[in-house]
This record gives sequence, C-alpha cells and structure tokens, in this order.
Amino acid sequence: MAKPYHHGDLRAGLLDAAETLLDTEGIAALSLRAIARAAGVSHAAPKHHFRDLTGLLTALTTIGFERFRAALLAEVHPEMPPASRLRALGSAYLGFARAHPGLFQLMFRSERLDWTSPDLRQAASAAFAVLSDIDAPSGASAGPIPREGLVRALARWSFVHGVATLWLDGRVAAMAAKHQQPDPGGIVHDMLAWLP
Amino acid sequence: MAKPYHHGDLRAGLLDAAETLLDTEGIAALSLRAIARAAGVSHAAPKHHFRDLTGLLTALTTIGFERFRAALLAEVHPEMPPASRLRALGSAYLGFARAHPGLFQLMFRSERLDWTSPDLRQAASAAFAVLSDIDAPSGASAGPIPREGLVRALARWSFVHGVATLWLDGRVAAMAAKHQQPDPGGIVHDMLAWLP
DNA sequence: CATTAAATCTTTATGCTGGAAAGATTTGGC
DNA sequence: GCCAAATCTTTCCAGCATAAAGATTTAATG
Repeated sequence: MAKPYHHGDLRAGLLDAAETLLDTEGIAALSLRAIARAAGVSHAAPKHHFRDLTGLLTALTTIGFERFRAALLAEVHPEMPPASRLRALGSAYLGFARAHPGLFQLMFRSERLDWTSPDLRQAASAAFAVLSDIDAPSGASAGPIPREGLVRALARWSFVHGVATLWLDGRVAAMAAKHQQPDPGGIVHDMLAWLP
Repeated sequence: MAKPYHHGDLRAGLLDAAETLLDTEGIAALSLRAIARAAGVSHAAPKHHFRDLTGLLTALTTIGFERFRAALLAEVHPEMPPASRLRALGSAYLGFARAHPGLFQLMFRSERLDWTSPDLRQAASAAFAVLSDIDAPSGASAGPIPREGLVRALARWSFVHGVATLWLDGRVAAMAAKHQQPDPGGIVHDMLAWLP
C-alpha cells in the first residue's frame, strides 16, 4: 500500500511534527518546509490548513498556552494558604519553562506570532488569569481588578517571568559560575523566596 | 567623482547601518544583504569584517551592552542612599529598554548571537556587574559575592528584566486594558515599588 | 619609483527559505 | 454516476546566507 494521497488529519500532524521539531532541533529549525517534510507532505500542503508559517506557529503557541494554564492549575489548590499557592504557582511557572523551553520561547519571545488571533489571545489571557486570580482563586475573575491589585499581580508575574527568562538564557548559570557557586538550579529555587 | 572602491571604514559603516535598520525596520529586517545595501556595498563585502551575520550582530550587541552599562552608571551615584540607588537603577534599566527596544531585544532574546565571543561576554558581564555591585558600589567587585547576595542580586535583576520584557511585549498594556486601567506606563513605574 | 603582497570589495554560484499559482487526486453532496 | 469542493503536489519566483573566485586598491619592500 502506497502512501495515500490524503493524510487523514494533516492539521494535527503538522502541529505534532512542529512540536517534535521544536523539542529536538530548537526554535530556529521551525521552517514551513521542514515541518511539512517531517509530516511527510509537500511544502505547500500546510497552506490549506494554516495561512502561512505564522498561522501554524500561532496555532502551536495557542496549544502551548493551554498546556501552560493546565500546568499552573495542576499545582494550585484552593485549600492551600495564599503564601503556599504563590510559591506553588511560581514553581510551576519555572517548571513549565524548564520542561518545554522551546514552547516557552515560542510563547514569549517569538516574533512570528499573530497576536490578532482570537484563539491565541484567549488562550494567553486564560493562562495569565491564573496568575492574577491567585488572591481570589474561587473563580472571582469576573470583574476587573483594582489598580493596586493589578500592579501587584503584574509585579509577581514579572518576577517569575524574569527568573524563567534569565534562567533559560543561561544568565543564571553564567552568573553563578562567575561567583563560584556550583548549583544554578538551587539558586533559582532560592530566588523564589523574593517573590513579591 | 564616482563611488570609491574602498569604503574607508566599512566595519563601522555596517554597524551603523545595522543599528539604523534595527531602529527603523525592527529586528526581523536585520539581514546581511539589507545591511550591506544600506551601507552601500555588495552583499559579500561584510565577510571581510565579520565572519557572518552572527558575527556582525554579535559586534552590534557588544556595543549595545557597553551603552547599556553606561546608561546604568549614569543614573547611579555613590552618595545616594541604597534604596534610591536601587530605584534609579531599575528605572534606568527600563528606560534603556524603552529607548532602544530593538537593541534590547538583540541583547536579550536573539538566537543569532555568538556567546563564545570574549568581547560580548566581557561587555555583558560588565553591564551585569553594575547590577550586582549595587550594595557595594565603591568598586569592591573584585571578589565573588556570597551565595545570599548572589541570590538577592539575581532576584532583583530578574524582576526588572521581567518588567522590561513583559512591557516591551505589550503584555502590560494588554493586561491594563483588560482591567480597564488607562496608563500602562504609570503602572510599570509603580511596579518598581516591588523591587526586591 | 617599480614591483609585489595584502587587504578590500564585487561577481557569481549553490542551496535553503516563504509564498503564490496552477494542476492532480480524492472525497462528499446530490 | 456526476459534479463541486477539499486536499495535496508540482512548478515557479524572489529573498536569504554562505562560499569561491575574480577585480581593484592600498601598502610594503626593494
């Protein structure tokens, strides 16, 4: 039996291939042609499912934000005291960044995303809501937060995000080496004590 | 008088052209050919001054880190009380990111840099030293910092860097809009109060 | 000053990329 | 069974990075 003309579920196949490629070869290897090759189709086939490379990466990133949100929610439980919730959330944020560095880069530092996509916006917004709703985790995210709370939430987010970014970029390791500290991972863990 | 065969100082000309292109067209427009065109030479001319595009961008980024360091040092004065120094430094960090977003992106989120370059490493290290030396600004950066201080310094750095990153990416504005707050810049400013 | 070596820039070529257009094949509605 | 739509391939164009070879200018040496 030769390869059938129709793939079956090329859309999912392309997203799968893209993620595998992202994990194995890194973000720079994410070309439309390479993804199509990995999925076993011609380089023009993706056109019918995604407008262009940006469209494909935007879809993949949307999935990434959904997984990110799930990873955060999995670590936060309503019965936890607020301080523990905060620590758990920060730890989950860093854990996701470390477990899926390629996806994390795509989500936060890619210039090839279409941020006008409603799906992407919604997924990203839902993930970030987990962070800002930490003081009221009982689904009270209906109304807008007052300015003070927003500033606090953004400060927390900035801190954890900064840690994740500098860590993934190897700055923490470089700094630790420079000051003769052997355990960058432990340092990152200790940094969470400074979470606002 | 026709265009002379030799440029005179093509190395500086290319770096100039690259920075102009970065400021006007954004980081995505930084192709070797576009830079060469802007400098008025053939696309193979840069080869003699930089090994490849990575080499050129690495040199430009090195300059960026030197300017970054100068911008930080310009705002910090020994006679300031430590708390003021900290605030001033954070403010200068954000100010640089806002004033030179393209350069900032190149410095912190580009995959096309050669981090084995001694020049780049030295420039980056010197810039970061301004941040970690804040508690002892009198040039006492000779020896390594103890672990506690390193964690604290990295925490501060992570926070400011996270703020800058989320700000430049438009997340602060998006979050502010979602919660009906009109002034993202003011929010960013207020976030600095949470600096560890 | 003349000659030669080195430095600098251009031309040419290869192979990758994204994207558009047109053709081939299969599926599904009628 | 037939036609339209969906899906995939082939072909084509332009831009990119990089390498190699050639042209031109500068500099060094005698």
